[in-house]
Amino acid sequence: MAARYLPAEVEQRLMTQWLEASAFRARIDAPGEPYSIVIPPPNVTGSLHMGHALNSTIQDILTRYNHKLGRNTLWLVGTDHAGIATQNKVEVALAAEVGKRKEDIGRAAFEERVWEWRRAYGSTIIHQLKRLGCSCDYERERFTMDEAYQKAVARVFVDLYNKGDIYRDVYLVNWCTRCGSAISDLEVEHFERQDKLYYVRYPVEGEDDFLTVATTRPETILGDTAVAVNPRDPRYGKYVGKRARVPLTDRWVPIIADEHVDIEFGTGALKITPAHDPDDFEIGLRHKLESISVITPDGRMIAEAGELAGMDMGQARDVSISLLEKEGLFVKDEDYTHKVGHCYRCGTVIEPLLSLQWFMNMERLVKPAIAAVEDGRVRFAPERWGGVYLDWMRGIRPWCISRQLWWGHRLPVWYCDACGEMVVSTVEPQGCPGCGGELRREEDVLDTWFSSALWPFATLGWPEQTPELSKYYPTSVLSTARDIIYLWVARMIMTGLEFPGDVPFKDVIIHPTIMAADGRRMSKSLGTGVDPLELIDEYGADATRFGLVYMSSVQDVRFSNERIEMGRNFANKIWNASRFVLQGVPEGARAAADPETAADRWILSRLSAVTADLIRLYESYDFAEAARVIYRFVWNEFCDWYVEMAKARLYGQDATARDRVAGNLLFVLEHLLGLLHPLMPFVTEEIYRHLPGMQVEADGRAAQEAASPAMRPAMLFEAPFPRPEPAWSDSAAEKAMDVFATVVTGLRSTREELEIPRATVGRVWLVAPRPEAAAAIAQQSESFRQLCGCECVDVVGDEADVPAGRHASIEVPGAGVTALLDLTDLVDVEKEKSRLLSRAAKARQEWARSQAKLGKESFVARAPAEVVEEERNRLAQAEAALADISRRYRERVGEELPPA
RNA sequence: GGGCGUUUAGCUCAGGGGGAGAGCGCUUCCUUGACGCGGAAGAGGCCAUAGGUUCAAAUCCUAUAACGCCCA
Repeated sequence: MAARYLPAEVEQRLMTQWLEASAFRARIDAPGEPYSIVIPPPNVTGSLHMGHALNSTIQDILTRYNHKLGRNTLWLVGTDHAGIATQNKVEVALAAEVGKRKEDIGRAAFEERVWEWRRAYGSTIIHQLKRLGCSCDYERERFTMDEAYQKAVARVFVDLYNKGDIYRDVYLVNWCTRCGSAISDLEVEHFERQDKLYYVRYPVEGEDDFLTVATTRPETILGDTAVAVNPRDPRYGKYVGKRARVPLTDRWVPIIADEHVDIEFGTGALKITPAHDPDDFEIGLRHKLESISVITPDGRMIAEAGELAGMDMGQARDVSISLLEKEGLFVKDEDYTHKVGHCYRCGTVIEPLLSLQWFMNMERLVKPAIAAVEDGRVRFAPERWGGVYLDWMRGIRPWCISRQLWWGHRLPVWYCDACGEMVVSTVEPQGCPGCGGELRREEDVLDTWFSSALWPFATLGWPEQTPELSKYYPTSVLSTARDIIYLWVARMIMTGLEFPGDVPFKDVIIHPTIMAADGRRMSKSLGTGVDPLELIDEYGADATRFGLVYMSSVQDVRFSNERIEMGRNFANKIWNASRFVLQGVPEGARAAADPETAADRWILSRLSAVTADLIRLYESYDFAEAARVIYRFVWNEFCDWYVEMAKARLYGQDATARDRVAGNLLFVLEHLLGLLHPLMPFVTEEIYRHLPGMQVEADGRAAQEAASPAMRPAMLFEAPFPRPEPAWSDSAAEKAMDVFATVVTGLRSTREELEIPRATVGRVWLVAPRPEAAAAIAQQSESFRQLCGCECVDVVGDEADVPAGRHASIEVPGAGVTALLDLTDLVDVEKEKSRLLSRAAKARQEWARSQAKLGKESFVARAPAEVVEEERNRLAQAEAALADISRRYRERVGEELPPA
């Protein structure tokens, strides 16, 4: 074994072996209660980012943990066809390679190119998951454009159409002029923008008066079909019911009253353009206003727009203002900051446009999906996200599901141009059922999220009643990012309940968002992103996983390299502790829990407690705390104390003691490898292969030793998760170790303070009225000597029995043990004087605090008895310590301890 | 505008009614037979502010402020 853990070689080799052994393949007939997770399918064009890395680590922890518990696990992996993103990629490639647009080669040829692209590049992210150590069932990889998946999508569409939930209508939609497609409300991102608010006068009919409105979009004036004021606005009541003239035109439109108008905003009067603004559209519906579209789908003014015809929005705005000025109707503009919608895929400003699209009315489907969360069939972790989900679901709006793209699930809809018939069917109809004429298939495809909504069951074979579906549906857990609760989680719950007829998963884990070091979202353009693959290269996959999980506590966490470094150091620590154990134990030693000393009983007691803690923490999805618990145990208990104490016996003369401690060391090591495996699969699996009883073949493959009594599986991945053992629980041993460690630490500290040379072996007497309190030290005297460089000379019941001389004392509060370090000829008086003074100050401070507390009548009367008792003990200890210190001061310094 | 989260050591963060914790950084020391990606000993904090509840508040409540995220 190398002196350092070297992840690069180990990780690649182990992943290859896991995969060659089909270790991660779900075995449908295997015993064990089913446990299944479907991966949130990453975008097929994507590569692993920090969110994937954390999320995949969480899912891998759960999969490995549950697999080791003996459950029948499936972690289903795959990718999402990502309509717009993939189409964009291929369009760019097409332009670069042959200088053509997709329209030049036609739809069929374009689709074929997308499939080629997918075959060539679509598995990048799946390979990256392997680098991270993910135990997905790669043999069951799914894609949302798989043939079977397409059938499921068509079936859902037709069914919802027949039930009346899906319909076609002209409606105001979010239009991306660059993508040339509608997108849903959830795909619009709002960013703040510095703009102007323009004040424009509208002449009022029959009066020599104007109504001044404020607008950010003067270029849409040509589409105005009303002016609106608030009915409670005293300024404008007199105008309601009259008409106003739309500037730049000779059209007269009604002045209406609508509650929606904000009296405080601008002048309190709004121009209403139903064809180009969502709020105006609603007002238009309420007041049965006409809608006039003045913008084309490519984001220009329509041909009928007079001087503005064909202009883009920026130009049209400037020209409108100058025209208004000419007409004398422009009042002023002022700076205005507001939020503007942008396409989440390409960042183009969204243009609300009237358009004939397919919609899904969510009202019927939403009710059971709300109930499922309300009654706990689906639970969110942390719980508060359930509230976020419910709020959104209760205010849900129709969903625009059609996209004007060439890549995706084409709607199963056919039109007859001859008679106007429309056919919605899962199978391609042969001719128009009405007139027998030729049919034309709908050009549009479905929103990618429409197909993703079916992921938990379509991937398992639905609508066929496959064995996978009946075994693994509903899935156990879904882990994802919070910004996807609406886009995806909510829709999966709705379709799951509607189609397979059950919730798609029982628990939803919403993991934290990993922010950049500046506390904001990682941003490619700002260069604040961090690539997890670079972290894996630099620190190793285990370190990356450990660091990410360790830092993931609240809803936003700042990324910090230090945590990953911590993971690397931890992996190295485990590696080296294992190296020590494996190289240090005698030939033929085997793991065995066979406690001999207090240290043995203590480490087993702690091991059992930590095991119980980890089970609880893994089960409750508190992975950050699990990482902390195992880190502290391995480093601060096992390595710092148990391994150090074991050295005395391991290198000692007593062969029996040596064998016993070796057995215990191996036992604890193997046990903790199992505990840690879900978090750090590579380093633990690699160490496992070096355990005695394992043979590592020339190619690095582990084989079980034929005669191994332990009958271990060949892989740690297959080994059962450790169980707590109540019989090991030993509070006396824990207390004894506490005394041992406190005395050792106290002696080290005192030696440092007094600058006692390292080579000097200190002589220590233990004063313990109850000898068993000091037994652990006396019985492990060799460890004691090695750890603090002091010899335990004697244990006495009374300080009077200690030979007279100069001593430094180390008290263990509450344990009834005082260690006296012989200082004869070792120290100068001045150093000891200042040491005693600082200890006296500390004791006095303690005493004063307790005294103040106990002096309060209300505390003694109202605090719980044990709290008061504890405080009295503290006071007594402080008094005793102070008395002790002043006596020693008198003896050694030859003066009275100065008062405080 | 609404919701959520955060504010604790120089930095990044745990903790969550009864004597402040970690990692990194800092100081001093250590080629002790697993590990310098290590070991030992230290220094370092009015737990954002203001009120309240309580015998007791970093912790619970209410406001305020700053920062961030989400939704409209």
